[in-house]
Amino acid sequence: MPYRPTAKTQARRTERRSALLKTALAIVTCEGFQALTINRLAKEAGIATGTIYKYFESKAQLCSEVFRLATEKEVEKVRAASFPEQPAHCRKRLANAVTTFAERAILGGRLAYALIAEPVNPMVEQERLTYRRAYADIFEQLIEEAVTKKQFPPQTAHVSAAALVGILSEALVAPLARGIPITDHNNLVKAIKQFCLRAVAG
Amino acid sequence: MPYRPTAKTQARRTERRSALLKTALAIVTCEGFQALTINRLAKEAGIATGTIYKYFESKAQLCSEVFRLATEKEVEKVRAASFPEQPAHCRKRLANAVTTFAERAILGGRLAYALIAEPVNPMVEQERLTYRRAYADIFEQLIEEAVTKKQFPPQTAHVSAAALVGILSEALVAPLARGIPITDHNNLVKAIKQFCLRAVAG
DNA sequence: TAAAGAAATGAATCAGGATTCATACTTTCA
DNA sequence: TGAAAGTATGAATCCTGATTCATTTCTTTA
Repeated sequence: MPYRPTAKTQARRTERRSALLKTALAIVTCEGFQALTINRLAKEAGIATGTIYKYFESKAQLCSEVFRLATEKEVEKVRAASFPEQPAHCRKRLANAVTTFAERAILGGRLAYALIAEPVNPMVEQERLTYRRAYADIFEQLIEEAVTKKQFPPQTAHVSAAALVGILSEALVAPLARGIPITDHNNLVKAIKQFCLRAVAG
Repeated sequence: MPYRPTAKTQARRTERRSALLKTALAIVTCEGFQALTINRLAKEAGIATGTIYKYFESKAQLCSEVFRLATEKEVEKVRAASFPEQPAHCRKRLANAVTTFAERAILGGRLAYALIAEPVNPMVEQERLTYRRAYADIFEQLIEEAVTKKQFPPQTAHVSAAALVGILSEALVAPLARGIPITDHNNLVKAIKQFCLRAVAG
């Protein structure tokens, strides 16, 4: 009974899968989810259309994974800024978290737009929800801690957290969506930071 | 040379067009843009598929008009709250504007979600951009006035305005998008209002 | 090397809607 | 009333991509 998958083939399989994800992410980074089709991905990866389906259940699943791949690192950075090793005043931590998000989004450019605002099909939208939720959870935890410590004024933490996500999305991406390039990064980030601090930390 | 359209037929035409819009809006209100198809609209309106195209260039145009129809009144209400007949302190005006938006969105329910957050095709997304922009413009004008009058602290008005739009969208619609019905209207609106006032009016 | 299971191939198929168009019906007015 | 022009019909067509699957190509092991 010859041939069963071996470590070597398994490895190749795994590798190819992540190569596919990387290629897909590259497409999304340059041209958004709208440009990510199975045919295009296959062509760019140099394999046949049908082969994609050996690696991914469906396009929906592929998109979700691409979204997560693009997102995980970002969320981690914001979490790290919000809950640093070194103890710090909550106000400072919030400022860092917001700045981290904003600066990375601006550097990300087209990708940030794809993740935050590009019109996408429902399955990707679902993933986006999860992503926003991840940020909101971080902010909520931070705000609750700060309110308990009397560092922030009393407020409804989950509303404030959602609001912060909204602020960041809209203030950063509205210009991108309108095709206005962000020219003055520093001032924009500063304005957003100040707004968030006033809103949450009083 | 018999028959040219007459006032009567013109009137019927106009009437039927707006009836179509109303029917389309009803569909969107109940089930979102995703449910608005030409076939369905035709069936509900009791006319043939092709006839729709006698009244609307394309589905894109139809959607845009539906969006506008749903939106115009809302924007007007917020504008009226922001710039009332009776002079009022800017803080109060902002509070009213925000409350107006929030309460109407909550009452709107499914429609609010469709207008603010439902995944839609690019043409509707374009209209949505215009809609957000309309709110942002109102807020921006109000904030600028308030800053000039020293009623609000100095800030970058257009960033604050975009941020307000973001807050309202996310704080109101994030729960809806997750399918969580909003149970405690009053507290939610209050929390949002307080957040906005802290953020903008200090 | 041969047999057998795994993987890859890519043209064909499917799906969901928008859009078209040849045909039939209405309205106007001489 | 009948010819001319406008309007409505809805089945057929088109479009865009995702998804399938019969066939071919690899890999492995006896």
